[in-house]
Amino acid sequence: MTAPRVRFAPSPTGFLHVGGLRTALYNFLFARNMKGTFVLRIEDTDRTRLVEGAVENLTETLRWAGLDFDEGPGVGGPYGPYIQSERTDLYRRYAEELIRTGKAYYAFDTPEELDAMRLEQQRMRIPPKYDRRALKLTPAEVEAKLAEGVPAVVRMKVPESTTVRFEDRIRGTVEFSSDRLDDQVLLKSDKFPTYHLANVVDDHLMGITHVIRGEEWVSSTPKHVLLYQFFGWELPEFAHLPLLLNPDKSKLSKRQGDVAVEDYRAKGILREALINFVALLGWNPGDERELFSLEELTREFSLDRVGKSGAVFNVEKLAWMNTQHTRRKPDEEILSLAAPSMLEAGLEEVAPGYALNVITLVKERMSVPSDLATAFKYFFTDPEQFSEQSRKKNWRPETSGNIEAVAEALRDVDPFDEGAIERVVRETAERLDVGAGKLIHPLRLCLSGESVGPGLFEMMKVLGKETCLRRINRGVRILSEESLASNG
RNA sequence: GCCCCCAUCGUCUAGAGGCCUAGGACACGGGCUUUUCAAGCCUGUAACAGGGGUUCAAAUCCCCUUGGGGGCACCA
Repeated sequence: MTAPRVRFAPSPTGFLHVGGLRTALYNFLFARNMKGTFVLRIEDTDRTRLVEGAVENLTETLRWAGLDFDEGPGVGGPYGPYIQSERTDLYRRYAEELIRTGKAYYAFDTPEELDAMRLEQQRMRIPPKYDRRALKLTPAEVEAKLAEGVPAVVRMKVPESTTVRFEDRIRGTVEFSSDRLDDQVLLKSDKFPTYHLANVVDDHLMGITHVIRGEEWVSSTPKHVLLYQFFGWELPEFAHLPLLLNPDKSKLSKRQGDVAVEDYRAKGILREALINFVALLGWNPGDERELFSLEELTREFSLDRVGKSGAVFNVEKLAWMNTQHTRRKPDEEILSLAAPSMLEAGLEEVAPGYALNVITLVKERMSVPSDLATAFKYFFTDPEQFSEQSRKKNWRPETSGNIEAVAEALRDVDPFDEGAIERVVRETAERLDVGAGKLIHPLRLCLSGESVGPGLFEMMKVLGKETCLRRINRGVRILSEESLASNG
């Protein structure tokens, strides 16, 4: 068998939908796994919905996700151009061919006339379908209207009472009665093709062997099959992927959460996590593994293991996966991923070596790289606020004195490592005849402003003696004042 | 309304007639560990939509019902 050629054919709406990402991913994985070719084609035949910069945004997002395409806008290829608006005469030629061979016809109905027709059909309770009134026109009348420049569309002439059948790689044999099919418009009055024509023509011309796309296309596939037959072209294999769903099980859409890849990207979701997560929405390896790199997915992927039913896009599991992938990353990479949020948080002058020490310490409790600049900001700047809850719980009138005693003892610790720090803190507790917790919690509060965090002694080591002593001093001053104030 | 598709824990899913007392993961509950919170480890709750067949045997095959979804544009 020759190497397959597949394509991802989005229309440039301005952003990449996560459903589109999964479609692109499956196409990509299929192609890479089979040593085939992955093509990107832009379906921008609706001139009323043009979005500035959409193509750039799309390719950039795909690149971010790691889904490199072999042919497409920007990279070129032997079947270009890969943007449909640049191929319009092609579609016109094929539309004309269908007219010549009697597989399609001109129609001159105005939108108002079509609306009226549908209203009438609705009233009569019959399925909405073009009534072929244009077919009553004589060839001379058609010629005349064309010559006059009356706006015309080209409609496909669906044969009556035949069964249209196709094999779907995922769903098996799918059948439709042609009587159910409408005489679909192929060429609009602005001379641009509709999706159906452009898609079929391009898939054929570009040598696409497998059409892997969303389930929402199943019901228009018979029209496509008919077009292939009209042209006498070989049918590609179809694989219609199950839909991605909202929590309420409707087709994944905006309004019920984020659907744009860039939204998740902006939240600090790693490409690895998004890809991994979305890959498992409809596909699984057949065993119990869940964490995959793109390379591993490429090795394992098969259309045979794609399911049939829709999958809810479960943000919680995505978050878990992001935590997993974050932890698996080298510290250096986490640092560079966190860099933008560090800047945003005003942390410009951080020594990389120090930041790396922090990452090593807190990596296990990070879920996104940007946590470094938010949840763990206190490693880089003295705490701005102190947890009120912890202060109430752990700060007693005698605490100030105790903590000052610890600070005093800490002054001589050298080297300032966790073992030594712990020893000194515990000795001090014993000497003061208080439980270690009576010192540990207030210390944490002084040092980080928080009640929770990594182990105190490791944390102190990373912060360094000087910073610790400074923060303790400052903390005691602020916290005892606040306690005084709030106690009366 | 018409056409098509789908149906296992709340969610993602394993399961291709006996390995199923239905497995894993997320989430949730409990426990261990611990200076705290996470993590980790142990553990608990939780599903074959319903009804008929076929078969010695059905979550798995067939039919019906129900439920959910998708599509019915000069949008893709």
